[in-house]
Amino acid sequence: MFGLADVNSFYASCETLFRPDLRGKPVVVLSNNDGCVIARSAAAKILGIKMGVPWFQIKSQDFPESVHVFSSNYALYHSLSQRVMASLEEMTPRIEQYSIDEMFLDVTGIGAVEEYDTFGHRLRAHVLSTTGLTVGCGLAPTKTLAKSAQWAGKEWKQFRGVLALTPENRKRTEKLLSLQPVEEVWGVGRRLSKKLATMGIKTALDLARSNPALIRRNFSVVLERTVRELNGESCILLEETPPPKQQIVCSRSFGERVTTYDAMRQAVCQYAERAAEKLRSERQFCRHVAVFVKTSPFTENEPYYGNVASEKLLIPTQDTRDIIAAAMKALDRIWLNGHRYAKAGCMLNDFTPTGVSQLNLFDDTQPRSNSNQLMKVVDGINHSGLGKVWFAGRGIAPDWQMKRDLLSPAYTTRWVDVPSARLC
DNA sequence: TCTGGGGTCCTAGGACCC
DNA sequence: TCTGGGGTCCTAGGACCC
Repeated sequence: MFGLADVNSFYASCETLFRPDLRGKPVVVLSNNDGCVIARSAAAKILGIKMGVPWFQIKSQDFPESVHVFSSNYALYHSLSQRVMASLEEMTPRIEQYSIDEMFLDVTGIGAVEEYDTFGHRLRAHVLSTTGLTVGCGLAPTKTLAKSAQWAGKEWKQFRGVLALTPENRKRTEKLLSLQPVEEVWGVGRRLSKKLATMGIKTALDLARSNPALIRRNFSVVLERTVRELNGESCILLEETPPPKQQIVCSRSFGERVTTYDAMRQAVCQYAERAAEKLRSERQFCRHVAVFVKTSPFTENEPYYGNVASEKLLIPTQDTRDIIAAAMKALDRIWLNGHRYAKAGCMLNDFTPTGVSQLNLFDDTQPRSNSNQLMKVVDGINHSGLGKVWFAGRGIAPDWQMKRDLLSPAYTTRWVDVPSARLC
């Protein structure tokens, strides 16, 4: 049996946690650069604010109640996510963090002791009392069904956020699936649901009852697994330790359009540096560095330009200097004057766990000496909390830096921002 | 003026090998 | 008329997730 715990309106709830004055009020959180709405409190949903709308399109709208808006504060969300994880772990030791606000739990055997629904409510109460955040919980014999249960728990108020589907009560499962539109099933997106609709498959139950072989022929093995999971056959296991990453991406939209080569070099340098840092924290080396640049796809009267170039490295590296150098070489191959660039990024691929390579035993190019020590020193300073060092190519406080005008304090990760309580 | 960021997996097709 | 069979590796593109 799997459990799925999901924090309600996670980012918006984080913003109200240390602001009791905002409880029950419309709160929205914006994407990086204060671009789109990516989280809404219940009250904001009632006002009709849709997920993903660009904020500039609705910010001057006349809402019946004032809307409280925040820039994304990932330091805060990440730290609260870890608190929720720790809280869940106290009740179910085997957990998989699936995303910043969702955790899969192994609840096998709980049913022998108490009803799964009862357990779900206890879990919810525990997380609320230890973190101040409310989770929804779905319990079922497969991950896909746990997702459906969680969806239903949110959809129908009478469940109070908790719903369990057991193999013994297949009737209840089928009832739920017959009410769930197929596009709400985990793993079925817009494209697939459109194609499924042409085959007469409209609900989760329709999908569960379709022939797995036919689904595999017409779609892929991925959707076949979904069909099996909906029928209670577990195909997707709990992954307690995340598998090593296969790709690292660092990319940002610019706060202001970038039009000069120098500014773009600074931006790409910064992204390469950040990507290298992530690579080292994964204890990996990479052999492939790619850079992309693009103009805004939304502006009319301006030709769109987007391009990507990559460099293969002879020796696997995790040294920021190698990665910046490769990124700069790649950038030079795709840079075009005369565009107003909106975004750029750096991607690392083709990882190995070590830097040495048999192939290059007789090669002239040898790894940099003391690379390891230097990177250790750099990372050590940057993690110390005492200060930062960086490569000069990144520049200092450039114009194109991401906009976050509505950022809340780092309540849980910076001493001066820790909220204080006053006795009256 | 203004529209996020970071991932995974699968498939098809081409290059190349024997 | 008629042009093998079997395999690997790589890449691009498409789908999905949060």
